[in-house]
Amino acid sequence: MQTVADEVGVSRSTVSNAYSRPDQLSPELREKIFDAARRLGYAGPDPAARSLRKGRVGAIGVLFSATLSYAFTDPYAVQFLRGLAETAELHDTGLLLMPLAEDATAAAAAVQNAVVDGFCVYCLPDWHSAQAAMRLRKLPVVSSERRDAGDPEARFVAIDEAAATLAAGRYLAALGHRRIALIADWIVPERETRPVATARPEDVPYYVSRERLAGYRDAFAEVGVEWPEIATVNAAQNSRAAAAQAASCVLDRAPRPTAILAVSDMLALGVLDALHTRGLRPGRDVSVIGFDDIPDATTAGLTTVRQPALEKGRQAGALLLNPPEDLAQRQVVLPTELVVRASTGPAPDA
Amino acid sequence: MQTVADEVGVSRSTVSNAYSRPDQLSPELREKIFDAARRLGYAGPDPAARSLRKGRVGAIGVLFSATLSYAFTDPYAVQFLRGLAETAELHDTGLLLMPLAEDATAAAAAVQNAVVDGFCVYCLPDWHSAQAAMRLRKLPVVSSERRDAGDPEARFVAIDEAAATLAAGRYLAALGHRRIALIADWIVPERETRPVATARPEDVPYYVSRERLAGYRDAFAEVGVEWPEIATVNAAQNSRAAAAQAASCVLDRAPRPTAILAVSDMLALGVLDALHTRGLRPGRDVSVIGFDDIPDATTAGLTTVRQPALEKGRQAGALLLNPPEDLAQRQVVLPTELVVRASTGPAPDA
DNA sequence: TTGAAAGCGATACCAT
DNA sequence: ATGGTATCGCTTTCAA
Repeated sequence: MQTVADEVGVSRSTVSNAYSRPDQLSPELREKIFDAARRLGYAGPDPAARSLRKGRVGAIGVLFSATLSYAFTDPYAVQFLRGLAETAELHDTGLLLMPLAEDATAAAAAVQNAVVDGFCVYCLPDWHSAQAAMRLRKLPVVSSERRDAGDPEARFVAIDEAAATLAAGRYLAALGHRRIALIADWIVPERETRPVATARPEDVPYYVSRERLAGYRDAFAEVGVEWPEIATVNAAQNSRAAAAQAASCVLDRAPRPTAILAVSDMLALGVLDALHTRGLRPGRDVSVIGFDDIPDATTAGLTTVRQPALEKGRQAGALLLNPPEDLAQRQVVLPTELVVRASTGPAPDA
Repeated sequence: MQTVADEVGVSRSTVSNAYSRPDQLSPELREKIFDAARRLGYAGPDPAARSLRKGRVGAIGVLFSATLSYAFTDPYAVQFLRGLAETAELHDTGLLLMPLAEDATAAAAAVQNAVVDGFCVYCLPDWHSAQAAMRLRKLPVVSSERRDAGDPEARFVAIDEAAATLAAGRYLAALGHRRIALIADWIVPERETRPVATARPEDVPYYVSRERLAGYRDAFAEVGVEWPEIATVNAAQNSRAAAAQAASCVLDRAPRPTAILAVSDMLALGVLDALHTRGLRPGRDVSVIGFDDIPDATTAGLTTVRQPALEKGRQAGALLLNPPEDLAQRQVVLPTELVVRASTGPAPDA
């Protein structure tokens, strides 16, 4: 096969330089090489070969536990990804989306074979086989959860989940709410919508739900409402429909809770749907609180905990692509804020 | 450095086989090799090296002209990607998201350096520098638009855009509508929301808008409404807000159009917003029609053209990862359907 | 400014 | 069932 180097009568190094280090050769020669390349249909250095040689791929793997469509259905996720993409673009890096199959072996294989420079873990349950597979790769990993904080090498950009719901819970407790229901996804690993009375927060396998539930537990414990008195319902997934169904489990039996607390706005909106169906008034008959502060929360008048999704994504990207020397600075905790709207109010029986 | 092969006392080929062709060696030896690997912290074959050797990367590049967040804000896009991801997963392939920068050079470079087995083009204007860069790579490309239909090698999964809006336009014409306004993004390359009176459909640089506008032009020409009589407004982007602003351009001057036709549901919803603001009744005072049939269209009672987004994505993936032998079968045109809801009705002055 | 040669880390093919 | 060897296509170092 006729190579560009042969055609021009130079060495392969020189052709390589023409593409990657223009300052290393004369402009005329460079042009001559490009000419020949065009003639021969050579498109420039092969990215795979270049990756092997340079040890850099130009892509980071984004791990999802869910299907793509769930991931992108949640505006919070979209904002996070957008921030990540912004930073990635600055570093000439693409995002390799890796929706992980249910099949643990397949998921681990996907992680093992991913052609990436690092991983961004987002919404991945602790028990997932991909977690272990990632560690093996010895690539940098950044998490959007406060994970392995004990490990000084761990990188994350997180929020203080438990503190956020502690504050939200105290606010509700102060309003007099004592009959409480919590709705979360992955309280149990099964994807079923049903009450899961026995679980303690510590038993919840999914970090985010675990922490947020713990915050609520602590808040209500302060006013004498113990954990077993609080109804907990597992949502099959982080969707409005699942949450509406979950809400049914507690709304359709007496005594009805005076407040329903969801670990995400998507879930909280579903709770509002369930109230609406029953002619119940949010903030009057039943208070509802969410988490994230997605745009629809404003429209719906949903009280919620705001977290900086976009900024989380941006900083996650930076932690991966341009990590600070100081290890401590690789563990970022961003602030949250309780945003009170119309969906919460004094407990009706207070 | 101590290699796994050395440690076990076998050749590199055998180690390779242990990972990639388990049937080629005894289970005991395989276990011994994995043991040694674990001890030495070897994570298995390096994906970059393997890609180079095998000539397969296990990823396809998804090209966007827009930012990630716009792409994922549109439910139509999300469905398409979901279908693509479904097929990709079946073939152990990831999706490399490539939001292309405005900067033409950077975009071309991104395409040149992407470590992928093929490209899926989605929502990329014809003039974009990435188009040419892709051709150079000589990788398979699938488009979600009926592109280069003359080229027998071209692969696409599309709909007949013009036929779809021709049908929709005829439906409106039959309802008596004669004063028409069209709203589309990229009627002109500039991202500005403003009337663009002079453009003929043929001049529109973005394929999708061009075709859809042409279909509407033909429909109304049939009832004697010529193109110059039809108001066309460019939307800065495919968003509700931009469309609401675009609608203002035609709603706030007399005589008001009796029908506003948008090339996407996102835009059409924005038009409904604008009507709502002015106390105008959709389907009575002003008829509105969209395109895509996203879920919100149902809720909003929006008349629209349904296209099979999920299926488009699925088949696009198949065309890339498992192409049929027969070239003709690589050019798929899926059906569309006019879905009539409450946002359209007889022209008020008819 | 240019060239020669040594890998990057794996796999395919052919022997044994 | 296992090993030897060539090779994938490039970049890098060092020498000319």
